[in-house]
Amino acid sequence: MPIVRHPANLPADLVIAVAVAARPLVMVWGRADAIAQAQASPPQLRALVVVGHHGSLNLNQLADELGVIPSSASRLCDRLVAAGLLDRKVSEQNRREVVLTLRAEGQRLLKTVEHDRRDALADVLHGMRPGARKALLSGLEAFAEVAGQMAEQDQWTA
Amino acid sequence: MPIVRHPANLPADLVIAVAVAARPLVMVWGRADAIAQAQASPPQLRALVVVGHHGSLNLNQLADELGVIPSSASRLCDRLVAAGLLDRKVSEQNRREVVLTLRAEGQRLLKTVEHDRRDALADVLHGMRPGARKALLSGLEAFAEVAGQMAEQDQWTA
DNA sequence: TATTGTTATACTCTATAACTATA
DNA sequence: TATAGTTATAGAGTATAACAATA
Repeated sequence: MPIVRHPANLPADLVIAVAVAARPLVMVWGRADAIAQAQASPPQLRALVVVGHHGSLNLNQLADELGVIPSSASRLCDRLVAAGLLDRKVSEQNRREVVLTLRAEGQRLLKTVEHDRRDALADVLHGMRPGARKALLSGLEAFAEVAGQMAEQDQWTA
Repeated sequence: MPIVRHPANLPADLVIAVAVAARPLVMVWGRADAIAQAQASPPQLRALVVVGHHGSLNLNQLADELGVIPSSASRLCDRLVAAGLLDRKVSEQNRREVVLTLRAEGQRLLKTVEHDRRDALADVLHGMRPGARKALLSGLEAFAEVAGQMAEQDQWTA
């Protein structure tokens, strides 16, 4: 069940308006992933993002972050290794663990996705008035700050 | 290759800032889908959204909108019908076609997702200052308008 | 003959359960 | 014995190719 953090109600209209207005942004955001799908499936791409973010991690950590069980993550890694995107080695410290890192090709793919995403966003931003761009950026930043605070809180409570 | 619509360059910093700031919004947006995953897989949910949006369509139309081939869409429908979420009947007008419509259960699921999405957004919006909320909304609406115009253009050019 | 769907087959993603190897 | 991964098996999602039914 969701925790209600702010008892005071917002006008439902505002929430609905934001939900409606946010959809195109979310769609544009997803375009880069659609393009990258030619090189790696969505689950594979998510795994690469997680590994890239950590630099190096073991299989259970990866499975945790992906929200899948280790078995599924192991199979996913099989294919990423076979595709030359991921490196999987036995850990020196603990020979039960594996060390997962990105290969150069995997890093390159992530860069491409990020670049494509910015291109897709820039394509729309170009067509906006400077004032609207400013409003969007400041609004998104405020949203991000609150969402970040809430995520932190959840770490303590969870 | 992406079409460059606005030769004049934006400051790269602005695009990067938007890309960074937009991520939490995209993540919050996706929460509702993660919850709904217990009732229907992501592809199934996407299919339900398309059918719900059209009210009624045939298999090729569904496949087109999902970006999959008819064969895949047919199998997807098999499972949605089996799950009691979708109705598939032979068309009266053209007995080659099928008519896909949502069952009550499918409609209910879509409502739930939409509601959960608004809840997740409202949760963050509550924590924002009124001015920031206004900026976010107006910025998103401006973005949506430009994105919409570009999508229209693409229909003519494609 | 062209259009609309479905079926056969194969590969990816995922979970459950059973297993191996290391600590 | 507990922990870290892998493998066997099975169902979902997808594409390619072959097929059936209708127009």
